[in-house]
Amino acid sequence: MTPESSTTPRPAGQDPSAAAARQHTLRERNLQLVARAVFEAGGPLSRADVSVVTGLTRATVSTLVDRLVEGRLVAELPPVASQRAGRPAVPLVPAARSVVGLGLEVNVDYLGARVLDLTGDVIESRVVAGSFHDSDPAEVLDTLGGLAREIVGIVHDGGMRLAGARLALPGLVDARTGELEVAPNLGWSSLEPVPLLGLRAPDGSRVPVVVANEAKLAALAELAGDVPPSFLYVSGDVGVGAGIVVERRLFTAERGWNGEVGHVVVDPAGPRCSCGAFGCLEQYAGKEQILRSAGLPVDASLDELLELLRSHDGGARAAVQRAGRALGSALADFVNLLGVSTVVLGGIFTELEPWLRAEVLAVLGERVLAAPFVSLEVRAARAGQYSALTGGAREVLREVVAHPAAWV
Amino acid sequence: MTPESSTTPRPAGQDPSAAAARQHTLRERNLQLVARAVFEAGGPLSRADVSVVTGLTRATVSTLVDRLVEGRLVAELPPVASQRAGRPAVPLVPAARSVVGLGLEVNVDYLGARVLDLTGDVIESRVVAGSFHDSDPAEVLDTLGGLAREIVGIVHDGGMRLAGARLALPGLVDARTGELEVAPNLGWSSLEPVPLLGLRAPDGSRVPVVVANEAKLAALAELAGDVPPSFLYVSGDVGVGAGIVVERRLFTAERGWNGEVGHVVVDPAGPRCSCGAFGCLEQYAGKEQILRSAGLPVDASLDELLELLRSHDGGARAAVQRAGRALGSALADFVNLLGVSTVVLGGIFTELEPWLRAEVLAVLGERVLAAPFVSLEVRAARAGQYSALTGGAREVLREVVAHPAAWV
DNA sequence: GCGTTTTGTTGTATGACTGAACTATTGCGC
DNA sequence: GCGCAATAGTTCAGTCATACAACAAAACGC
Repeated sequence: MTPESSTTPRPAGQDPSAAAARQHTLRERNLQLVARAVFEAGGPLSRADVSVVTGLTRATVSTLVDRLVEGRLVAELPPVASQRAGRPAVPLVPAARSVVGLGLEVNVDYLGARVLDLTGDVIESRVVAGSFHDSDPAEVLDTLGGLAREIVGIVHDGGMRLAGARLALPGLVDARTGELEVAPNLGWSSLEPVPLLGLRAPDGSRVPVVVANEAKLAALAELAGDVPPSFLYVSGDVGVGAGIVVERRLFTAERGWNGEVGHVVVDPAGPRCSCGAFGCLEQYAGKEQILRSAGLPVDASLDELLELLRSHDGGARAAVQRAGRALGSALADFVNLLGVSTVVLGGIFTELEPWLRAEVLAVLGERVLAAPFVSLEVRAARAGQYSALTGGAREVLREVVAHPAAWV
Repeated sequence: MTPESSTTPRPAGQDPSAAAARQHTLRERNLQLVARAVFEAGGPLSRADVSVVTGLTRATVSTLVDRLVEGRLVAELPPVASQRAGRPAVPLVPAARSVVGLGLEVNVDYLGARVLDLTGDVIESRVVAGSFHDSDPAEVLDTLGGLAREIVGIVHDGGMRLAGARLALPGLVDARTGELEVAPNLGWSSLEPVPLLGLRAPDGSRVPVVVANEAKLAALAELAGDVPPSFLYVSGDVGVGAGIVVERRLFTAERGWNGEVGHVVVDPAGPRCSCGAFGCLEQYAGKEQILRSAGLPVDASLDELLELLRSHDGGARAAVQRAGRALGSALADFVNLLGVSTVVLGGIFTELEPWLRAEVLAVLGERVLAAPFVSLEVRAARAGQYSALTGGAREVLREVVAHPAAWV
């Protein structure tokens, strides 16, 4: 109620939903609507189908679809006889090999780059194994940048247009500035990774790269399959990370510093953690701890552990059950707080799922307040290996579909 | 990719964001934009101010404002000389005593009803003390319904229009059906509270009542004051509840069964909880446990505890510090998961804040991964007593402002 | 008292959607 | 084989909400 506030109105700006709607806003929104109808459908749709799905008239849909076809976001297939009376429909599908998204990742033991097109097909994929614990960011990111330039060149020569890229990192990333605050397992801190990539399109144009946490992008990769709209994704590796997906969107508050679940209290009387506290989740469900509990060296591979589990090794099974109980305890807290009913196990938890699931579910059943009223689901991730690459590329393409006006 | 999916398109429907945009959608959206500009401003705005804030032209703003004034959502104040050259502006403010929202609440030791208008003023408020532990829902809700009818009659006679109501309950509420699954401290379970209220407007029209969790509505009440757009609200009473506010909106996933934080694991070797598990947060920071630890009877009042604290009673201080450490441990997990940097203490924690805050902050500083990069804030709630009533009424009015087209 | 400044209003133009009529292309019955 | 029914897609006038520009209103100040 200060006099100043009435004399110095500030433009909205910060809130994206607070923008004046004009005629062209209408057009953009309906373009998005039509694009989403085509992209989220299980199969080819005709213009008439799109009209029914969106509620727009066939006339409007026609002009919008024509724009999308012209911009090569949507492709027309040859008309096919429908067994019914009437003029055959022109099937509309996402355009293949037209607009593509790039997923990039630096993780502890590999680098990767992957390109997806709007149909979800993998156009190019490169993964280089290595050991990047306590590595030099400039050097590693330059290597990744080279990898990226290489496959960007290929897709460019193929006549495809690169919409942008996502760089997945195993650490705390500021979603607004793109700065990496800290990545303990890489030994990196306080740096801006994007300039170090040195990524430019072959035609010299800038490639927009957005940095994000690895577990969160992996969570988004699950959306490609049959998954509920809201779920909690928990990824196990040396550390434990999480992504919260609500209505098919990543949950983000403030700077996006969320999903850091590795240091949840499981038992304050438990073993000391590298973070200084006692009994953190990582001390039970982190990769190194599971291996150690199973009687394996900390640098053993996951396959060695799986081998023991399959051969009914008591120590290995006990180690994974211990991890499962700890994970269940942490997940119960999160399910109570968030109210999601599905938990997807990623990272090493994916392959450990057969031996983890029962323990996790048992603890959830005991500790989740809403358990009597909802069926809790715990399942393995289905996006395959290097899912952060897939998730990153998908996220780029999701934005293309959400804002098709920029491409027509 | 089944043939069926292409021959049987289903209308969108479920996703509210997936509705075809037409001309009147534009109008509704811009009406909302203008309404929000007026309602969220710190003081009176002129039509020209609104034009600057929204980005709409003065011409458009004029017609939109005229609609809002005609619908009595916005009021024009007499023009006032601005000390500057030029025609004096007509100040626009939220209309007083025009459209109102009703907040209702059943809690363990009181019933309440409160009416707010668009300016945020309390028009009517009634609170009846009582003891509703293991009470009869039909009887209690009928009493509350009577209270509500009474003050609804008053506002109706005053020429005000009731937009709707929110009923706050201390339990697990299904946000979609409005069913109360369980409210342990009332001894209620599996019931539909709204019909039992028997609430009708004096003119016979139906009053839309939405049921919600008490802590969540209390969290929304904080938005009336100076609070960051995203925060975690934790309310202490017999149980401990929470509300997650992100960008000034309540976070909700699936059925809204979230914020159940009372049974977070603080120490698996801790005391047994009524829920069957060990070392739940409630066993440290629940009202009865704090009182008991402080050497008071479990039915003692909060004032007695505050008395002891103020007189530097060692036992009471130790009890609250113990609660603070447990609360800090649980909150650290949540802050890590959610990435919010502000925690607001509600319920009995509000008045205990001076003795809790240091412990909570200390534990947060130790256990929150992002702590070095962000300033964590822990503060007492500022919405005053019976804040769920205020929050509920506010929420009704927020929807009016978000959809002003229905009122003009 | 008149120019300057700011507010608010009144036209006309533009763009995007609707609705209805129209064309295109098929299957089916006679 | 031909006409009718059915479905897909297009064309065109009508409507509506906004932008843009010119204008009217009401203050200040020298």
